[in-house]
Amino acid sequence: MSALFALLDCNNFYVSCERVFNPELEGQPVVVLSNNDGCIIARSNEAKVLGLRMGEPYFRAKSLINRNRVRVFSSNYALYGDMSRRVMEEVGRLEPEVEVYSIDEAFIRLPAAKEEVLRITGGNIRASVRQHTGIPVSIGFGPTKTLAKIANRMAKKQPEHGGVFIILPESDIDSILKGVEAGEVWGIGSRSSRKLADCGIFTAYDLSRADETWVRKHLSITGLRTMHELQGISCFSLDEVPPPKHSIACSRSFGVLVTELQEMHEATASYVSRAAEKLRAQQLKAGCLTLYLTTNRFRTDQPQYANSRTITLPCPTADTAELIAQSMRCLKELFRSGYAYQKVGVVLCDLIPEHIHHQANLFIAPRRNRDNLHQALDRINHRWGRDTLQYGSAGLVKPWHHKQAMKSPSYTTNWHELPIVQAS
DNA sequence: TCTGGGGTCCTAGGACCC
DNA sequence: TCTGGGGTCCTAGGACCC
Repeated sequence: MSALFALLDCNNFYVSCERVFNPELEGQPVVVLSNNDGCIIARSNEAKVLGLRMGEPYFRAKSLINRNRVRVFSSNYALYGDMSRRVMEEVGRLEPEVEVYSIDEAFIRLPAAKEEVLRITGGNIRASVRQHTGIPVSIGFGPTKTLAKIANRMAKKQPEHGGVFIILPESDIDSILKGVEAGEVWGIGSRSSRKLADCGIFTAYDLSRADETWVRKHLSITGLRTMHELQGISCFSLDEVPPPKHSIACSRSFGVLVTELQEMHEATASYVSRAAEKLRAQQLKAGCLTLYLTTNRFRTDQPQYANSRTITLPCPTADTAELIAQSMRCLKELFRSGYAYQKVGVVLCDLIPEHIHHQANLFIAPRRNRDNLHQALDRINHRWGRDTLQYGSAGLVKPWHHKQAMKSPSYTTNWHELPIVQAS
């Protein structure tokens, strides 16, 4: 018998994380904002009903939010990341073959089984994750990842199924696909769905029956794979071990527009430090560095400028000081005065494992080894909180720092922010 | 006034080589 | 007036995901 996939997806994940430690929020409309309190990126069901849209700018939704007393939170990635780890740990305890697909989703591979058995399996996973983490999840089963995704949508959209929806090879897949818009299919984004609509392909069913040559030509090989997956032919396998990263990035929009080079310096050094920290956490070194900056594209009343610069590093490195120095060279070339900048970002690429010996550079004297310094730095910041120790160039006051006006405590990752329970 | 961040993959086209 | 062909590698841009 062929294998089967399940997709487990946390319901309104960021909102659910907030609710675990703040039960008052149950039944209330709740939204979570993106970095810099910019857009709505998570909504409780009550908030969805009010008409608050995903990705909507906060300032535009504000009146609707205030009128309906919607509870608003800045994003708290320390909390969500830790809750995600707990959910995935629990799933891993229950099922042997798991791929952590995103912060709130996991694919599971299971041997084929009867519907009744799968319903029990799904119910057990849901109950167990809920009990051990407090997070509600939905589970969709399907013969391929794409169909499991669709099953998951059904589980969420149709509460009568109790959070579990099952598609089997013998199910009436066609009639299910007829009820799914092409643009809702995993891998079909807005551009492709527009292209499909132009050719009379509106539903997942239409796509599953489309002309292969046309799909290959206009939607590339990935679109063709999606089409096959809808037909029940599995093209995407389970990746239990995450593939090594090709790049590591860090960027933030500023809380206020920045015009001074000095402040750009600080922000750049800050983000480079963060990227280097991520690099070391994954035991990698970077061979090249890209710095980019941009003005606020929505402020059409102001002069616009965006640019980037990529440099190959003399030697692959994870040394913060070295990376800051190189990024400053880029910034010097990129920065033009007279603009109000909204964002600066750094991308580290050409990543290699740190233990690989690289070709030494004949023309550059070997640097003093600062590995121990960075090990100590990382340990201290891990123990006592981010930026307990930082390079001076990252600045202390940070007037450009992004907004986070409504952040909940980091209940599970900071000793000073533990939840307090009072008996009465 | 206020509009996120971090990733991946695919393709076309140009540069370059023999 | 005529001006190859085939292959590889790199990059920018597009599209997608959560």
